[in-house]
Amino acid sequence: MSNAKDVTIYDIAEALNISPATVSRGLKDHPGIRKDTKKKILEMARKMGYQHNTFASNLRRKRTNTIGLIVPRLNSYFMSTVIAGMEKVANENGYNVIISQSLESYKKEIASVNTMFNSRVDGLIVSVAADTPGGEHFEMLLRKNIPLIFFDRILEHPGCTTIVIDNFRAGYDATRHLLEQGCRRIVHIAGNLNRNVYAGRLEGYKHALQERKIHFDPALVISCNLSEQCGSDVARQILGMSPLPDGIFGANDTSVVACMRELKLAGIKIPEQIAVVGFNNDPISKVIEPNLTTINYPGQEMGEIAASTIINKLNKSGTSTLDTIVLRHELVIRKSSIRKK
Amino acid sequence: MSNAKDVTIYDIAEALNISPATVSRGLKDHPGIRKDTKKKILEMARKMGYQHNTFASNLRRKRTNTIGLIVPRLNSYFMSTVIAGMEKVANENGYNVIISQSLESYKKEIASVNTMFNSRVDGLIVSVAADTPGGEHFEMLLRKNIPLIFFDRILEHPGCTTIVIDNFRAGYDATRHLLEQGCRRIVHIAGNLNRNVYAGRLEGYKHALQERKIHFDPALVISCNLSEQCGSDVARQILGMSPLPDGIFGANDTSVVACMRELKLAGIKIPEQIAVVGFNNDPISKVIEPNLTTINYPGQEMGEIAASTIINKLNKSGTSTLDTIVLRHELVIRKSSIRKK
DNA sequence: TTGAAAGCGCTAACAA
DNA sequence: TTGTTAGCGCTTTCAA
Repeated sequence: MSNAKDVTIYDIAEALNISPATVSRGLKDHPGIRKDTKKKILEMARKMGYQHNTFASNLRRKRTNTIGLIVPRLNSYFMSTVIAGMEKVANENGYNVIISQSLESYKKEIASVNTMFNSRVDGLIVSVAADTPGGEHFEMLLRKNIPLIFFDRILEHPGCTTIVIDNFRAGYDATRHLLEQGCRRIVHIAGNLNRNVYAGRLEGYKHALQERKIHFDPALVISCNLSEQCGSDVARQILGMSPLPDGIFGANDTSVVACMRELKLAGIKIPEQIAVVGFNNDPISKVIEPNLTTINYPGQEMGEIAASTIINKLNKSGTSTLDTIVLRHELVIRKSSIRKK
Repeated sequence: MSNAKDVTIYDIAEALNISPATVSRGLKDHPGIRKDTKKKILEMARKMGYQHNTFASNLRRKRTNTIGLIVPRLNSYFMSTVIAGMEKVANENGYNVIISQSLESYKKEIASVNTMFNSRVDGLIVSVAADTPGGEHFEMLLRKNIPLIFFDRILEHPGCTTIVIDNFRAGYDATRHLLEQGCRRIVHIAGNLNRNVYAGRLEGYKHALQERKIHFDPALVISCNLSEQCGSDVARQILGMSPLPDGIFGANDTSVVACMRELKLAGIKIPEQIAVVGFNNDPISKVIEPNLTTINYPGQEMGEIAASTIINKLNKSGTSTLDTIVLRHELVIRKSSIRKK
């Protein structure tokens, strides 16, 4: 598309009557180049409007200093904080991050992996789509020894570090809290149970019930895509239940908030009739009334750790023993779940 | 990082006893290549684990099929919808989008422009950071005839198409609505007034007042970064005003919602004592109580139009006459502002 | 401290 | 329909 021809290191070399090799060195922090030569080169480069050609450089070096990131969606607070953390660490270490969303589709995820692979990312960080059945589409990376890291929604894949919270424990904590508030019939809004995060939260829920010798009723577990729409749908289902449940634990805040709205419209008192706990500590949890009890979960930190882990692998290039990194979570108790003093 | 050597078109050519050029053609939809030759090539490529080398290709073609996108932040609903629209159109046309956030910092914006420029994006789409003073850092793109498009937070730059809504009119609509509800002392929470979007909304606000012969009181305009924090701060300022204002029009929903929360805590009745209008139609506006009246604003469409406009420029490569595209907005009236039947 | 030269993998003009 | 060939711009090895 460009009209004006690009200025290359050859042009600079010619103008300065030195060799392209020297120019190349001068443009970098190459050791063993005279200070004034370097200065001369830098000046001329600016003067001539030189623009580094990343492609030529990457082609030659077989390295891109780029980390790929594939996530289901960009539109959550959690994901923004993850990305912020990743970019921070990556940039500090001279890496760029290229981002792609799978929009929860396995097909798009495959396409993204291919694009990233063809763009020769040095490493790839992934949180998988809802319907991704397995990890075959990542095989090509591993065959080339390109480090692959999963976070949050992970796949068990030999040789890949994974970064998660203890979803089982978090689900347990949330449910136990509801039980302590006197709930006995707790609806669980679950995500796709093929995903570790949602399966873990459900297991934690079950375990808490079991601990209190409360019968697990599969009819109280509603699995959906955790969208707003789904939250509203769940609310309607709940309103049709008899007796009504006395608690709700949802696997994300978005759906829970939508559900609460609908229940409130129907005249249900929260937390008196139904106590509610969400997941994610999305800003929305402090807006809904009553404010939502939820699980807080360190997005920024997850991003930072993912980035630094992959950069470590890139530098050391030795096989690290680190396999699973578990970050802490915490139950943030707000009014939506408090029934006892 | 890769251990196993990459398979190239030469390897395929050798294995098949044909020329690399033919392989290159076979891998694409090149007209004038025999069907069975193509099939043979594709098969061998798969069998050998061939991976297209984007760098070599880009270097050779001097074209990347990549569109750069620089935005202040990724963490808003509006931005997610914009990006979704852009990626949709871009992908349909064989382009990739690479995304970068300026985090509202001019310095980071410059760095992003440079990175994108060095990555030889075919075109660049930008919504500028809060403190960007001017457009000099985009000059290099224009000098190379790389199409540049601004959306939402634009800069007036000759030769750049801009995509906006009529912020003046939207500000006017919002304010006029409050006036019609009987408000007379309306606080305006404004963003950085160097940005067209916020300046326009403020002007619209002023114009609506003037139309009703209401004196414009600069003390009622509070300019800030429109964060949650800022919304809370504004609430405290408002609580110190005497007499209290009877309306609030804020330039985004985030700050307005935070402000409402604080006011409610202080016992202010909304909309009875203070009627409130926000901007963006963020999902949060339907969660806060009372639900927030706000300006709806077509993010997805803005993204789609931005992408298709830039792709058009890329293809036609003729100078288009389109200069400014204005999308419609609408006032979504909810309970936070209704005082009259 | 600098230079010469080869080659990263691909594409396209031209020729056959 | 296919092949030959040059070269995109850069980095790096080896030599000076």
